[in-house]
Amino acid sequence: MSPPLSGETPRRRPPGMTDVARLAGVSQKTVSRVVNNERYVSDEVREKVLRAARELGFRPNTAARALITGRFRRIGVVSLGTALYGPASLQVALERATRAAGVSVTVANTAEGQPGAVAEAIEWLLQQGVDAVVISEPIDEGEPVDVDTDVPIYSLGQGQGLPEARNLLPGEFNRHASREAVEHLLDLGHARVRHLAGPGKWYAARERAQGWRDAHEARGIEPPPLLEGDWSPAAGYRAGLELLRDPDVTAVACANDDMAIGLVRAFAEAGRAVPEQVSVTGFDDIPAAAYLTPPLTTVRQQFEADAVRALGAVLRRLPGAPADAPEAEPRTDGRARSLVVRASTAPPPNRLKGEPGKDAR
Amino acid sequence: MSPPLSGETPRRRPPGMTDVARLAGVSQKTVSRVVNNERYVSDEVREKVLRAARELGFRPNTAARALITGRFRRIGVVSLGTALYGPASLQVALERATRAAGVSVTVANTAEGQPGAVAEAIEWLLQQGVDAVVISEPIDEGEPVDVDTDVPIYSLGQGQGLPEARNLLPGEFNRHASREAVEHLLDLGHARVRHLAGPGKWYAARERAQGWRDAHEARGIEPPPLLEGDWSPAAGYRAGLELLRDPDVTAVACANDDMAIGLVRAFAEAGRAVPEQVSVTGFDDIPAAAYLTPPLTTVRQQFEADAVRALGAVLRRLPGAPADAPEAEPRTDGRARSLVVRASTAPPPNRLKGEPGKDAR
DNA sequence: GTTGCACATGACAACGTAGTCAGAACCTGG
DNA sequence: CCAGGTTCTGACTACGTTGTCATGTGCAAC
Repeated sequence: MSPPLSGETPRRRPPGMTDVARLAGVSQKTVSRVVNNERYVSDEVREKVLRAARELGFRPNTAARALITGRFRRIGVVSLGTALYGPASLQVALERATRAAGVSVTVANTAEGQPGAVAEAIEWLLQQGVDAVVISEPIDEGEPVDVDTDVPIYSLGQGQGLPEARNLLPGEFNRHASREAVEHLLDLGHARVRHLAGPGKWYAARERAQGWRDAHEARGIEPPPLLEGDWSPAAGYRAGLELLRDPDVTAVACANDDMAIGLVRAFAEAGRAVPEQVSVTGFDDIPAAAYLTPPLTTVRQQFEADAVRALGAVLRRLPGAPADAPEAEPRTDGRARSLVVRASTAPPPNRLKGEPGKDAR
Repeated sequence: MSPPLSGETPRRRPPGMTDVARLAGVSQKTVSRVVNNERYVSDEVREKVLRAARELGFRPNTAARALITGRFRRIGVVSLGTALYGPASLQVALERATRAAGVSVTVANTAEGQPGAVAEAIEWLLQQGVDAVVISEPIDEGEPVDVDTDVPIYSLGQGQGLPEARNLLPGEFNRHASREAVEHLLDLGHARVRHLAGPGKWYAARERAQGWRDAHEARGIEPPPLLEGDWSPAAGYRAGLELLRDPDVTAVACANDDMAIGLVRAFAEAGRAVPEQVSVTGFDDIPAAAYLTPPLTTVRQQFEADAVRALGAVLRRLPGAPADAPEAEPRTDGRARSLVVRASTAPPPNRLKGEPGKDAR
């Protein structure tokens, strides 16, 4: 059969287990058993039921099932409603991992910048009926998320005022990877590295900024002033204009690739060549990063792996878990190397020949 | 109250209308009326009920509601599971427009490249219970989508074997905008324009290719051979290498910005300057487009507006529409100008001075 | 004072499924 | 042969809500 003739058809009642049961000559309960793959159904009956179900185009009614079981086999994902590469990748990865487990995903984007937008999005999801909520890009709205519900709320990163156990991803990755990028620059011989951070309310932005501080402090260097942008290329461009006024800047670590793009552009327009005069790093490794002019040194993220690992924890707790399940999952160390060195970084201009710092490690 | 102590709590039964009714001293049916904003409830009772509901933290059970009404107030969106800027933007816009109407969105990403993946995703959504399905990026899998259901299936673009009425967006936009970009190049004096298309199975890619052909044919020019990529910068780079072997190439129109980035890179590495020796256009106007080297001439898409308009049609038909509702909605002409001219396009190298073609129109 | 209608509320059934329990059919071992 | 289990099946009910219908109340028109 194909789609119906018109959009406004009365839409007849879809077949239910009762219809299948009648056709197969068994009880509704038996159909239920077959559909749910329960034990104690003879192969013969199972076959008969499946045939009947196929013939009628039967699809179990999830509403009825959810009503009686009290569980929806659906999770809610709160996303920030941007088409940013990182969040978008994460969301796709989340859906994949989830569907594989027979769980569906309902998304809710937060209204940008609105205070309480996250709580609002969570409330919306709870009203839709979900077994768990995952906050995809945790941000700090000032007050902790506080919703009256028994539905577990998780966060893909630190913060949100949730108990630590609800943090599905180690914050260390951002911090450590960011530090690694900065150390790469310091190793090249740069005296200090400027940092163009993401919005301060994003925990991911804070962690990357902290990694940048770590790198300096580990060498006893006072970190220079921090710049902040909103992840956009435009913000990177503005930050670039700002930095151009300081002739001493030789290296900038950006909190994402998009801002790095804008920043590089500002330098290019001003005739400050990258990487000859100024080195720039990004974060994310967007697909275009390798093809920019110059190709961008950046940090690769592992969204797919992160999502799978994170969701493992969520899904395991859905069905009414064994309570003594192995709480401590592998949690990959978060310190895996992931810096991708390309052509946007080089030794600073004044140290001309030789490769100082290369042996500094 | 805050989240519960532990993830594995027994999760007590959430309050229902019966509980609210008991507390408010009315019947359960009256609670239902208040919750659904029905007429014929005295202000006094309404107040009492709302207070009780608030006190108990009552949230209506959508499963029970869906069970009896047969409608879920939820739509399914089939997405291609890429973090591409276009699709990601569309998805965000869809969710926004939908939530504003009190309808939630469940996403299903197709398994890349698998035949029948779209039908599979639709089937999954139908099993979850949705009132309509929207295919976000229509592609041609060879055989038309054919699912046995009364749930309406729409497509954000031509194709998919669905009846024309199910096409929510005019294909003209892609075709016309692409033509416009090519005409811009021809007007600059380029003799012919190469085209780096998206995958042939994407209808959007076909439409953009057609627009490119249109532009040539309108001037009686035989369009040169078509190149095809997979939307990725890497594909653009490979196409660039290919084109480098032809010294006569002076202009390339790419079907999206990412491929344009890769292509520009290939030319840059080979010393063929953009735009001095070769002009390049993109499509989408990703945020980074204005900050690339050189800034990219491209076509701006209006995802938000498209999504709102498209969903208007879907949502209007959900509740059991008036049947004689104004079927013909504005359908903005799809020919709105949207070319954003930046620095990646210029007259061809051999015609040095003067600006030929500028008056060709 | 009765009729009629708008307003306000509640009792009851129904939606399609899964849980509970009972019972039938069939074994196995004594 | 029966006791006691395992396998298989169905009748009945509950889940939390909305739809239907009945009932009651107040007020205006006759």
